Amino acid sequence: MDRRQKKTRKAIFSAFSQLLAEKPYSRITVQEIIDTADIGRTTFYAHFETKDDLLKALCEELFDHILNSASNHSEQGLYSLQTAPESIFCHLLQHLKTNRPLIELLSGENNALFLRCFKSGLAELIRQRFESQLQLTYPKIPTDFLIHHLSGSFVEMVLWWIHGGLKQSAEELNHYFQIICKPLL
Amino acid sequence: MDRRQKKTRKAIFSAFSQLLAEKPYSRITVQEIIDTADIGRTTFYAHFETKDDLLKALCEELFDHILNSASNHSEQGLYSLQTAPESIFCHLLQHLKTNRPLIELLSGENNALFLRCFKSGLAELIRQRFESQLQLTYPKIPTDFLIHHLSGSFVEMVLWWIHGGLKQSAEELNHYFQIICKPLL
DNA sequence: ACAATAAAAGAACAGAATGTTCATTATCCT
DNA sequence: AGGATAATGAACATTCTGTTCTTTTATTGT
Repeated sequence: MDRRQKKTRKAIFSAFSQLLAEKPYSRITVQEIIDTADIGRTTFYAHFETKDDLLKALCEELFDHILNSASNHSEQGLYSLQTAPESIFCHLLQHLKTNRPLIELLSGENNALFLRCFKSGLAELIRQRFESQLQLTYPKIPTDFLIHHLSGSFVEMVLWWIHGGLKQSAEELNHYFQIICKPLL
Repeated sequence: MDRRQKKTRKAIFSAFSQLLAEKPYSRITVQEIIDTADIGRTTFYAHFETKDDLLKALCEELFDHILNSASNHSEQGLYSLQTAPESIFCHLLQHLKTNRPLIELLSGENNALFLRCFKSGLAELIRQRFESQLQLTYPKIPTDFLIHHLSGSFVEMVLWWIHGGLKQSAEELNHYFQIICKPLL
């Protein structure tokens, strides 16, 4: 990728993140992004078709990073998946807690797209790790549903955590999650 | 309230719902709502300040109805709260299944505001019914968190249900929910 | 039934955002 | 160094927004 492209792309992402921290997504205009990033109008449209397109790209970058990190972690110790603080979930929570930009975006007014990304990425992770286990424990319930429930519950818990001001430690929150999911995992 | 006002308000809601079924909220313009509702531009702005304002009003109307219905139902039989199909949750699911417009809105691209309404309304309902019970079962976990978890899980389940094409019966889904929440309720 | 009241309609407006085109300039890569 | 590629800036037609003002229509109380 051309150095200029990388530079522009970075400037756009940076401007967009900055604006997202200030106001809800719906109130941000392409014009503002252009002005903040200090690039030409044409340049923006050369990189992204629409504002939604940009948001999607940002989503993917952020969650790819954090979820891949969790995924790699879990492969290192297969036997510690379910015990705090080594569980994959606890690791995820710790990562999240130190990722300010991500927290900001998740707590923002217009976090719908982020949540979708987060949930679907997490669901994939859970499917890879726990599918067979879930199938055995509850043969009569669609595994699909259980995975959806777990990823949904986790993300909802994170939202509750963030809205409360991240008062609990990652370990404590992980403990809550263990209790909630006790019959499943 | 003036008969004309009621008529206009209804026309706006109707047009808006219709458009929401066709395209995501973000792609709907006030202009389109005006055209579809066949009202004057000024009239729209006399009723609602912005598009967001309208969405909020629609939300409240829809969920007030379904949640109040569930709330009343549960008061009739205090002993049947946890057993299918008389549980309050099952009743909610049955109501939902027959409410096409609501289903459409919940399954739409831009359902964030609806979900917020649904979740907060449901959380309130759960708090009223189960708060003390939850507190006794898990004294060490914030009740607030458990309520959030339950309402979140329920709504997520409904979303999964809808996206799958409402293939399961309300009773079946309620059964899933019981299993998921077994340790809590 | 008839004013007084209140709402809807319609036209017209300024301001702003969108998405595109095109010629020009700057930067990169080999 | 030179061809390729990206960024720029200006201009443009369209569309949407939110507001103002005047005219028309419907409702309510007496």
